[in-house]
Amino acid sequence: MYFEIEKQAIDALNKALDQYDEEIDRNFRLDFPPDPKLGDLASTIAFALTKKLKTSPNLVAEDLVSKIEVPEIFEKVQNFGPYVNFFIDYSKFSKLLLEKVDENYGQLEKADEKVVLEHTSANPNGPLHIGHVRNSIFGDSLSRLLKLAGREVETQYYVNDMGRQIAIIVYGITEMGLKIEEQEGEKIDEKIGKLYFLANKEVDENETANERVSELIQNYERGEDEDLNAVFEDVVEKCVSGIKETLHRINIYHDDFVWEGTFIRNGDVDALVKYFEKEGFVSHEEVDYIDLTFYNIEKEFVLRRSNGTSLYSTRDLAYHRYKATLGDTVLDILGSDHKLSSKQMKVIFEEILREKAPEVIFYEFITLPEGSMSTRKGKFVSVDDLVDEAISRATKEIKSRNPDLTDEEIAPMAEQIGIGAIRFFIAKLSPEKHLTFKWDEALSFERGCASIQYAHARACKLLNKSCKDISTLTIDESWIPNETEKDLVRLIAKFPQVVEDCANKKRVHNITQYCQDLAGSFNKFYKSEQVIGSDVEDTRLILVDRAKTTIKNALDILGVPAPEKM
RNA sequence: GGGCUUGUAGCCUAGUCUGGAAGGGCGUAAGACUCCUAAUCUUAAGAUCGAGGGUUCAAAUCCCUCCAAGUCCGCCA
Repeated sequence: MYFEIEKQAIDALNKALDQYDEEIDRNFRLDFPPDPKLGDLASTIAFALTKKLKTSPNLVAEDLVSKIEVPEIFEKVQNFGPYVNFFIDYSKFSKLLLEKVDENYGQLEKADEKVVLEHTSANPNGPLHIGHVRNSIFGDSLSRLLKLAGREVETQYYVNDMGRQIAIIVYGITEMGLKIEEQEGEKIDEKIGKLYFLANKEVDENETANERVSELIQNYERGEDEDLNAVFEDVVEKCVSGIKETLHRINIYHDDFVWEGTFIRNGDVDALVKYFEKEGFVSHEEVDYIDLTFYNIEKEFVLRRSNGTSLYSTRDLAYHRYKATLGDTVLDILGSDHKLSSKQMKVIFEEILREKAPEVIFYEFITLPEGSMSTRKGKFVSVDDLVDEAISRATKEIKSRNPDLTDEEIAPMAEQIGIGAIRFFIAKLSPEKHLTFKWDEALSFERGCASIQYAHARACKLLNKSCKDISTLTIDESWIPNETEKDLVRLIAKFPQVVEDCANKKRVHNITQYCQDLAGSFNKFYKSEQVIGSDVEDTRLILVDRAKTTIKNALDILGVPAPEKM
């Protein structure tokens, strides 16, 4: 709705500007004033005009206001010092808005763009931990956001089946006689993590074990030993299945899982290296590498180990070329430790292959108060533990608030609230901030996600209680919204704008702020206005229904469930 | 040593791209359920936007210098 309104305001401003004999840059947009008392849309155009007219900005703004023909949807235009502010006529605007909001509210027009979004892609050498989950939650939320903003999105998980880590696990199985099923842990990925930890210790301390791992890598890459292939594939398959289970618990589903081995087996990696060779980009010392110092990158890009096996980075190049064939934009979510290698990839794509480089969004790490996490050292908090703890805390919380509920009634609610708390907590921070994980901060139920879910549940309860079919109700013609109603209408109206803004910036944390503002506004309305039994009951029920829909759609971007009861 | 990121009330944080009226939340203090669920709401106090300089009518935002924290600089991924 704001799109149309803003356009009308800009048109009116432009018409007023036409009356001056000055050249002004007409490519401007409007802002939201800091306080609703100052209006709904604001322009700073008076500053630009002041420069030409050589008077004070306040006088220019005043003069400008007198020249503006106020469009019908606005009540008035007024200047506050140098700012020219538009006030929406809420008795007209609210009706238009509320009639427009349906279950697809926020869905923007189809954009002609397909995004291939890779996220999570954690090594299948153990369970997902809370360091990885920032990637997953950000990636999944972004994919939901982009879809809502009209893009087509395909999400991929890149499965590292050829890495040294997996070879170490295989060493543990084939040479140390360890069995996955006999390890500690409830889930298969947890057991594999334990096995990895044990095997890794052996490899660290024992030089021949280390050499044996290198041989395993060579043999698997050659791919001729079918028994060995089966062991590798079994480990990876099992670990990925455990990881998937965890992801599903927090509402994350990938469209595709692509194994990196694919690009060895289908010859893409070989072809790529041959191409670099043919074009004269490869230097030879003990290893084959590409010298990037010309592009201001000191670190060389190694193509193959001295024993001839490929490296992650080379296989990754092949993978990214494949992804480029699937869509218009290739987008990766990566930890900031990948910054240098991403820069290398960018240069190789743009300068050597002459192809469009993938777009990358980086995030900083989550560390524990006692230091950074490590699957290798077995030092981490797993996502499964996090989810379990969140659900258990939510259960306790629900019990204390609703002592009458049975365990069967509590369980689904606890899950929705626990998972919401986790996803919201991770999503609300901008990705470039470091985060030290603390249980109490991550799983707080007051003023966090739960209060937003609570607003949704309240709305549901209210609508149920009215026993009316909302779709048959109409807005009262004489209704003039009061301040709390206006505020709620304003926030509902902002939603599509928020979606567009966040999608363009590819940032999801502003959605959490919006959810909080919207829920806050609804709670305020709920507190101060009687709905059932008021003389504008039907109108208010419609408002409640639209607020409910908007909260639900906004939470859905974050993958946070919207409970009907809590 | 070099590169990148971060620094905004006691604490966490938005805003930095695109300069224009410092926004949330926690915590603190005071208050609100005989009335659709108090996981709520109201009010208050709390910020020389890391430091210094520059550009500008205007700087948290742009430029320069410095300080602090994190991170990368593997034939790991």
